[in-house]
Amino acid sequence: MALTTKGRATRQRIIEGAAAYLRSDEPAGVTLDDIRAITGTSKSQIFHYFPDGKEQLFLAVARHEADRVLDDQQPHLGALTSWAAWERWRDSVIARYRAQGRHCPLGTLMGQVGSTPGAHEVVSTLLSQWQAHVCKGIGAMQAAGLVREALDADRVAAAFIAGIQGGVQVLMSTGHVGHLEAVLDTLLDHLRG
Amino acid sequence: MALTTKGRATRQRIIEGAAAYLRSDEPAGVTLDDIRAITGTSKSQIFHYFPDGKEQLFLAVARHEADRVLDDQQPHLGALTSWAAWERWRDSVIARYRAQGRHCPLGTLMGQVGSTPGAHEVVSTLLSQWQAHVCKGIGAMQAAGLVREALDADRVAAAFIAGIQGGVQVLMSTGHVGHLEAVLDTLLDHLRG
DNA sequence: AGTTTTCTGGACCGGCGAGTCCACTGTGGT
DNA sequence: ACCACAGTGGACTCGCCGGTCCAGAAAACT
Repeated sequence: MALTTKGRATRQRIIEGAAAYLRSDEPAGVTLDDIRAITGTSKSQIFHYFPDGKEQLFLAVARHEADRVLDDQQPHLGALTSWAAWERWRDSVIARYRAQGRHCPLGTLMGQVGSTPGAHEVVSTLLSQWQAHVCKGIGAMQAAGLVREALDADRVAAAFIAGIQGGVQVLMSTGHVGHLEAVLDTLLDHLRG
Repeated sequence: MALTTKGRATRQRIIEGAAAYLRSDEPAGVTLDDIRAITGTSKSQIFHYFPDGKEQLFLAVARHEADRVLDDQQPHLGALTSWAAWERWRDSVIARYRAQGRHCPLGTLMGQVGSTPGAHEVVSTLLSQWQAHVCKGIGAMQAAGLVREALDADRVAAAFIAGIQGGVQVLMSTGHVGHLEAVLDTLLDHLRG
């Protein structure tokens, strides 16, 4: 499929419009017609740019949102080299999800695309990148003598990832950020030893 | 609605059949017709016993499954009074979710019923009961002098709940239990101080 | 037995939503 | 100017699925 300048713009407009829609207004089920209306396009355009239909489009949106997740934690996530930096990161994570509230764009997307290989790939990629950043941060703290060497950096990084995921999930179910704060603070305490 | 003995049996058969179906074979979308086929009932029976339709039925199944979640952790969860008991509990949680694999009955249900008040109530109830058990266990350990008093029991219990949720979520996305093990072990380490 | 209420089967309806099709319009190259 | 192909609009198809309806079987009650 050869895209012209105009074509690329339209394709991008569809993805970003869909993403914005999900962020603002999470409906349980998102239909192609919703996206069509929001982005001011027609059915044929959607299938023109995403020949494989719904799944392909949703995966594109999911990848777009996955990038946002990590971007929103920068620059903190990329430089976890002091306790202050960890605190700032903690705050940015909580702020991000507090703002997002009960809407979870990625969650909705995954709910719709379900358990296709593509969906797993998007999630796995996101989580492993995320974990790698945290792990690197722990390593940096150990190198600086701020965290004890005995700690298994990768294991604790995995715990952070799981904790954040769970905290966010509880936030979406109950509307409270308490669990997310609790798990982050507890794990930070553990790092401090 | 007055139910006869036969009626109660049928109603129960529908709930348990649906639950078993979800446990064994998680399809992305569960339809009333699936349940009808699985349980050997007819459309009219479903609406006879669940006049409000899909949502009411799914919530009933969800409550049924939520009970199972806590039951499956017993008797360990109810008596977290020694390190050995905590280890057994840890193992039972991991075993349960390892066996469940990528299928999450509750997750599927919640995905379908979406964000109705009833769905939130089921999840909130489950999580708060779960957390209360863990919190009580931490309290018992503190009373026995096995865990330092300075620890905020409720906060750490919240961290456990969030961690388990996240670990299970990662398990469902990637198929690996590593994150669940990591977060449980890390938090247990933290308890040990 | 007779009557009332519950239980069951299954045909039917109506809407929704993914995906198709075709005619038409732009746009970029030669 | 022309032409080939990308871009666009929107009507249409078709299957799925939640929900309705009614007629008949089976209990329960008196």
